[in-house]
Amino acid sequence: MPAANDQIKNGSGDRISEAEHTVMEALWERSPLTALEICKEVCSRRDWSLATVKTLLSRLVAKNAVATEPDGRRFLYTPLLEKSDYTGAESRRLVDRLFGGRAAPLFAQLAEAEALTEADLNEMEALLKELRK
Amino acid sequence: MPAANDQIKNGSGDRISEAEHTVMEALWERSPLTALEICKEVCSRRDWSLATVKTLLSRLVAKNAVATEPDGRRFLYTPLLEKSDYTGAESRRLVDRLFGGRAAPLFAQLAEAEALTEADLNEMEALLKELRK
DNA sequence: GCGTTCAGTTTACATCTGTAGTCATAGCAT
DNA sequence: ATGCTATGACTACAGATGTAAACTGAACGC
Repeated sequence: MPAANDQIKNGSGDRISEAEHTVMEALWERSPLTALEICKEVCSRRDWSLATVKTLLSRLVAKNAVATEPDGRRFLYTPLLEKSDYTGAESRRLVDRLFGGRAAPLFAQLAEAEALTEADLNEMEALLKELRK
Repeated sequence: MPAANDQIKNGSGDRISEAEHTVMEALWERSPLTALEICKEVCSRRDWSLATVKTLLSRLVAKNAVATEPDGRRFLYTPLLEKSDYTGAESRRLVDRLFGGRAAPLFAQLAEAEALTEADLNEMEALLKELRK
């Protein structure tokens, strides 16, 4: 195989931490945004200062998870990492780590913890039917 | 309410880290075990030294996740935190954090990532039927 | 009894994370 | 032109985590 693909998978090198994920959520919701705008979205909810958001943004840029585009003196931030890629990878990690890669036990677990709503059941039923087509 | 219950929930105070979880797995598999026995189980798989296992065990004891019982000069370790409690809490955390507490999108995600085996589908179908009884 | 050895305890240390303050600088207003 | 101000970059720092070596005390062999 060519050596070219020891590039880290899917464009994002490192893992996104929990705090960083909060920032990503804001950007997935709407983008591009400035640091201040992001702060407006998340600072109160998480009780953060603007400085914190700035730090998290730098780290996300370093991790190649968001792109910057200059806009006058400031930056506009856009997500590079896609939400579904992130949630997919995280979900998978959990299933692998806790349930040996099997999804059914996870489902059982959530059922036991009463974490499944009626709506969940309906949607999952539909999904199952769909997958079985 | 009496002040007695500001004891941290469910007996386990702090979170269990990923490395610590590996040790817990060994103990959930079979217990009680000595540190050396645990190392036999996990050291090669994770490329750890015995010292590392010892450290993780101390931390788990500090976190009240495992109990020690003296056995001559050494200790026998037994899990205090139950596996289902751990997997339940972790699963829930993920669902809350990534999918706003809804389980259905998680399964959609796993389906999309082709992380659902035929067996998973069967089991989940059965479970759904059961929950719907 | 006395040293060797084994096993838990202490200490170590680099990295990651959460959280934020300080610095420098480029525009903007006057 | 010049100082104010907004904004990214750099610095800080405590706590968690991963990983492990050094220390210490007790049990076991002889």
